[in-house]
Amino acid sequence: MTAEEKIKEAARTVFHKKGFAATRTRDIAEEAGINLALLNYYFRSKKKLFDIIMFESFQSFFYTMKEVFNDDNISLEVKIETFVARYIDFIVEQPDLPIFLMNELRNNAEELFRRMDLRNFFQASSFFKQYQERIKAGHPLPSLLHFLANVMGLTVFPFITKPMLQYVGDLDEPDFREFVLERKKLIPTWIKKMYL
Amino acid sequence: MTAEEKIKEAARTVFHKKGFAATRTRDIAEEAGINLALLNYYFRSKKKLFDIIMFESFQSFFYTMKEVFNDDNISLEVKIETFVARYIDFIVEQPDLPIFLMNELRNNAEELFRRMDLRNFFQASSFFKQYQERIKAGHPLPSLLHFLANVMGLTVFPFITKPMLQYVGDLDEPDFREFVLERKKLIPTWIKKMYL
DNA sequence: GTCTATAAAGTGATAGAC
DNA sequence: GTCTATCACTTTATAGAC
Repeated sequence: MTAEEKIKEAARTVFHKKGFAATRTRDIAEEAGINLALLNYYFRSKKKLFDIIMFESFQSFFYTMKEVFNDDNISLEVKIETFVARYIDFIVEQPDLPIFLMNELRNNAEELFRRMDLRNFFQASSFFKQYQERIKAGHPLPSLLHFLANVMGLTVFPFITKPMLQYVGDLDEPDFREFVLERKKLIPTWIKKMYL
Repeated sequence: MTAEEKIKEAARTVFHKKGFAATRTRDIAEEAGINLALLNYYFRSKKKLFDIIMFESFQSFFYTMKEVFNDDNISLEVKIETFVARYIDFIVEQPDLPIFLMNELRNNAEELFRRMDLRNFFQASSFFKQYQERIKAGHPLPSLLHFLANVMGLTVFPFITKPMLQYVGDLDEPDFREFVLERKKLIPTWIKKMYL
């Protein structure tokens, strides 16, 4: 593993955990086990390094969605099931990611969305087409935006309020893990019932 | 309005918008229109001022929940309706609050929860008792924690992903406001259907 | 490429005059 | 209580030796 890779890896860890402002370049150098000067040698500045991490993190967060939502071979129901299950698995492995993104998107949002062509992706997706067809066929579905907010809210929100849920429910780490994994099966059934 | 009040008000605004680490005491002084030295004169340190804001913000976030969940005169259904409607109105007025709290709770969570006696509040609430009775009566409700995560997720999550929803749906500020206000009626109907 | 030393700027906090 | 001036320290970033 080269010094450059070590720095990026460490930057991801520390930025995800503490956010941009609370992270010191020294924290990253220490986490990476490299000399502080190398950070600027490879990445010029804290901000440039952060922008790389931010873009890649956001991209990874939407990678699953892109893949599932654009698979023409599966129905709307299976899309939701697959999306929820894969998302929960993904966030279990990267628990700091949702809060990091929600938080840092306060500053970086629009440029990043444009760069990833987010609006066009949704409107051109297999998911979008299937959804429109259902509505035309007379299904009482809510607007796509409500639907998206609901699926993502049910899936992601427990990770964002993890400290609160853990405290209220008196859950240790394995308990919490079990709690969110249960939701892989529960959320799709809830979604179906919501729109009967 | 005294200088002390001006500082607190300004601190709330700036901390909510940028978080603890990204906020400079000079930002607060400027927002308050007071001299920088007065901040330390009244509040000793940035951290002490922050702790006050954090506690009050968290308290205000749960004030509505406490009030509604402990009202013995209303049914479970009306509790949910009231809670959702009042919460959405509350956050519309304080749009920076959810992300601020979720973000800063990464550091301050457990002490704050203990201080507010959060676990005991839930377990002693009218809401909790009604929920347990329903389960005993044979209703197929999920565990209370799933239920809480669902209601709060559906209610709060759209505010946390506001930038993304606005971009994807091409919504300006009034559009977004309308979008979340619609949910005051939609969420209770969804919740009911989920647990039929 | 990697290190040490240090410049340059930012930031929290206080002393002391009024 | 409120101000100006400034200290003490942190933090990003770079110069220059190896």
